[in-house]
Amino acid sequence: MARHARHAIDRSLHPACRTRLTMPNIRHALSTKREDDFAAWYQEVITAADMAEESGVRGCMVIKPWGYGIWERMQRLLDDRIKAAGIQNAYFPLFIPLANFEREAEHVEGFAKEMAVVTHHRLISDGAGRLIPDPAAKLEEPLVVRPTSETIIGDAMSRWVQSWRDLPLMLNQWANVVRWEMRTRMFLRTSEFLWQEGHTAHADEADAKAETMRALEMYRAFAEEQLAMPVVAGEKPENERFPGAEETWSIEAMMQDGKALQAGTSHYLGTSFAQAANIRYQDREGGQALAHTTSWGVSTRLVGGVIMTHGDNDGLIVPPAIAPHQVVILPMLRDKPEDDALLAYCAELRARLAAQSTLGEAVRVLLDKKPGKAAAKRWDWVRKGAPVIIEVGTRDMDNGVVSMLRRDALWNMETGKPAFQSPTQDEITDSISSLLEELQSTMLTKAKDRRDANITRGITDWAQVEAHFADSKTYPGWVEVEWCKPTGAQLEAVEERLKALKLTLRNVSLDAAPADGACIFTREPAVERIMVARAY
RNA sequence: CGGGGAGUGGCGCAGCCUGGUAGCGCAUCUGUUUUGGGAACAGAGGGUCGCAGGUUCGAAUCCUGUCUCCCCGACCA
Repeated sequence: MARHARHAIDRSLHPACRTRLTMPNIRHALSTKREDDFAAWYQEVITAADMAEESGVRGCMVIKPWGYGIWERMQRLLDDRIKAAGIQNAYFPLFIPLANFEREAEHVEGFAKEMAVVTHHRLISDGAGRLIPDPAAKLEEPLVVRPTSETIIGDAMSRWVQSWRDLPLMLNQWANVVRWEMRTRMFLRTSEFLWQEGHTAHADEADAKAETMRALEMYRAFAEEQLAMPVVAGEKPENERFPGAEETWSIEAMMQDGKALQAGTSHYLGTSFAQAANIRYQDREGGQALAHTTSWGVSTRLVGGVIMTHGDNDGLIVPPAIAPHQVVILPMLRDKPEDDALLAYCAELRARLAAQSTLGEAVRVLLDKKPGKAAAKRWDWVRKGAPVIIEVGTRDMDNGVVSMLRRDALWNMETGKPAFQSPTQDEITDSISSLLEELQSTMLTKAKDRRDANITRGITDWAQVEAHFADSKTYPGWVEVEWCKPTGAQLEAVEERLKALKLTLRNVSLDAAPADGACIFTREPAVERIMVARAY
């Protein structure tokens, strides 16, 4: 992890870390400190928490069980929300005929540069021990590995929609997609990634827009309630719109280095995709009408967002709602006869805890019987971010207690040692539900406080923005500014000015106050307030 | 895609300049002693040095190409 020396991070974003400088020497579980080199720290968390690794194929990662388990939890929880909204899961092909992309000019414009294309269907030996695509097996029409599925789902919709009675048609698929990105980062931007994409067709604009907003709100609630990741939900400016969309909405999360991460998007596509795919229906009057469509998605990028929202210098902290194991029990085994009694005690504890429920589900408890010293295994689970770690030795057993650590409050700041608590088995059984719920809400509160403290409002002229972001080595959060929502060349000029400060337009928050001043870029009367930030 | 850096046992690195068929720390395995807070000691196993060519009697080391990763930039849903 020592290949690089990069951004010094503004310490003001890490009050806890600054405090620790005056505290006893703590031997953290990671070698890279979050406040010293955020990019290197991020990578070390992924490795140390055993979440994923490079695959050797450009931009593609192997997601290991702990990382995938977190994604599976996200899938389960979000899938419940999707189904509760009356949307049905389906599955569409990985390969999309090239011609599909030729029907919507603006759409292909946005994706053409980064598509993987299949051109052959057979390999032959070149006679020198290598395999090459068989020239005789060239596809008549190349197939594109889906970067997103609007076009192919639109095809299906055009077949499935005949009458106004068929609408709305609301579908979702869990799938992998491929976008040939120039620069990749594990979880945040990979060539192949896993996601869910919702696609809906509606009879009219109002219904489609309502669905666009429903999906946005679903993501906001999911991010905050289950990922404990506060977000700003709002509309993206024109230049950040999905290719071909009429409106693009996003949830934006603030990472611990103050940069923004677009964590989910919801698009109102108007009738342009319906036009391209010919999604028409016969209305009540017997006439033909174009459907209005939407699409919305979140991806494995959310895992990266959770890391950068909750991780610390000891590794990941997984919010209980998405933790594959919420409680890990580590028996202090000694290869001696009393191990059996200890294991029995731990098994009983596991069963009692697992019989409890929290956050609407049974408590997920792992009894980690892997051979090895409990103290060594403890640090593995600290790095992985299991919310509650319980160690049990024979002395605990004899006293009917356990030794418990809260991952979000790991250290005793006075001694510099892990902050063990010793509840009785009854006490921990009775309190595990509320403990995990408290951990979940504490994590959200902490993240929300940090976000709110790092959004600056009230900046009225450009010089203040420049001063705010003057030091390119720090990320002083986001600023919300008033603007006149320029378009075309005027918007491009705004982008250029922002680019000089490595800034981007994020979104116009649904919660933003109405504009009442002048545009910070043009001095014309402002029409709304937009979030400006450095971004991933 | 442009600029820079890097690929050597599972992880982190040294060796490369000045070619002579690999070494360190952690991890792993075995044994002994320990045992309530990330154990100690001893021994052992594991790598043809990203890949492919080339130069050479001989290549981790020199040359060419290529792939992958990291940083900056461009790009980005």
